[in-house]
Amino acid sequence: MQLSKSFDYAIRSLVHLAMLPPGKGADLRAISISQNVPVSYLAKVMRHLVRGGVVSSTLGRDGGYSLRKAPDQVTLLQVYEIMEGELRLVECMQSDGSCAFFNGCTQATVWVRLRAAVEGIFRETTLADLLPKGGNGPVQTAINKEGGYARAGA
Amino acid sequence: MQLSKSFDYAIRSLVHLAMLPPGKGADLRAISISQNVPVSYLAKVMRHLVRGGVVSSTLGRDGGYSLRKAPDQVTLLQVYEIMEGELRLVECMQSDGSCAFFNGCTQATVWVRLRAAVEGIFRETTLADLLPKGGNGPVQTAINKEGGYARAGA
DNA sequence: TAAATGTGGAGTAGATATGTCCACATTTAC
DNA sequence: GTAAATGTGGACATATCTACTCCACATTTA
Repeated sequence: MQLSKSFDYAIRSLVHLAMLPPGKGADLRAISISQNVPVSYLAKVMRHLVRGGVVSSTLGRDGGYSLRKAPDQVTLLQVYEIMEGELRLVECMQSDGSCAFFNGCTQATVWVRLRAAVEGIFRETTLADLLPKGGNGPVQTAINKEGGYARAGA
Repeated sequence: MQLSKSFDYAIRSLVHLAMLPPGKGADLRAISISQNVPVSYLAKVMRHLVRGGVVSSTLGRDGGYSLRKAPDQVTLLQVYEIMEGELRLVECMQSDGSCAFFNGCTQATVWVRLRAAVEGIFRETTLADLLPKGGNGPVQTAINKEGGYARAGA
């Protein structure tokens, strides 16, 4: 029961974009460096986010990505569903009837409670909640593999 | 973000044992049939539960498994930890410092909330909560692959 | 002593997650 | 107009995990 790196990368990237001055964007390489994610893999993640409608991309020189919505209009549930599809905690809770058990399945109530709890948190949490406190400070930094600091947009 | 079948199988098997008359047990084959789980795989699951201390096993003819605790003394959290180890939702929340980010990781608060919610539900829910209502009724049944009914202990 | 059980661990097939690569279309700077 | 900088699309590769199988063996009881 673990969240995927893709989902984690997606959120980090979106937060990165949300911290930029309004109207500004960032390109793949900048996001990749600041979030310590392989460029080629991040490209795939960003494509999901573009298709999912939360990010817009511009081609060509000086192109890149920017948020299409205000940070408080993007919930983690949206991001989850873009990256992973419908939130489902057990295979047998699918609608395709793959569960061999009767309505009397005793576990169902727990799975439902669990799903509701997770979905609730995802639905309540927006990118705005993930922005570092204290206003638009400097872009979040990560320690790169050499032990130094990587700056976004370097 | 999905729970494993092992966990699901473990719970079903424990509930099966919990529904038997006190002092009675069930053998692999009986559990396997009633829960529609491959015997050889279930054997592995049960070994986990035995080592985890929630189930006792007896060898030899007429051997089998039985619960070591009252159903309301076995929480889903215990079962989860026996089957899957420590509850962790993201790799980077490990204690081994594999996360490359500073304390300022903005997502950490969400992961903590999420973990707390899941853990809370698992901790509050015991096998007793999963027993079918209406007392010790007949053992839970499943539809087997032939479309008929499988009875526990058949 | 034979049959019925659980034990232990190696092995396997398939799925999924993660990551790489390259040819290509688009845009902008010069 | 051309070259460089970007994102796009998809095939490919790799690693890890899940679910499951199999078999030799120890133990117990009829």
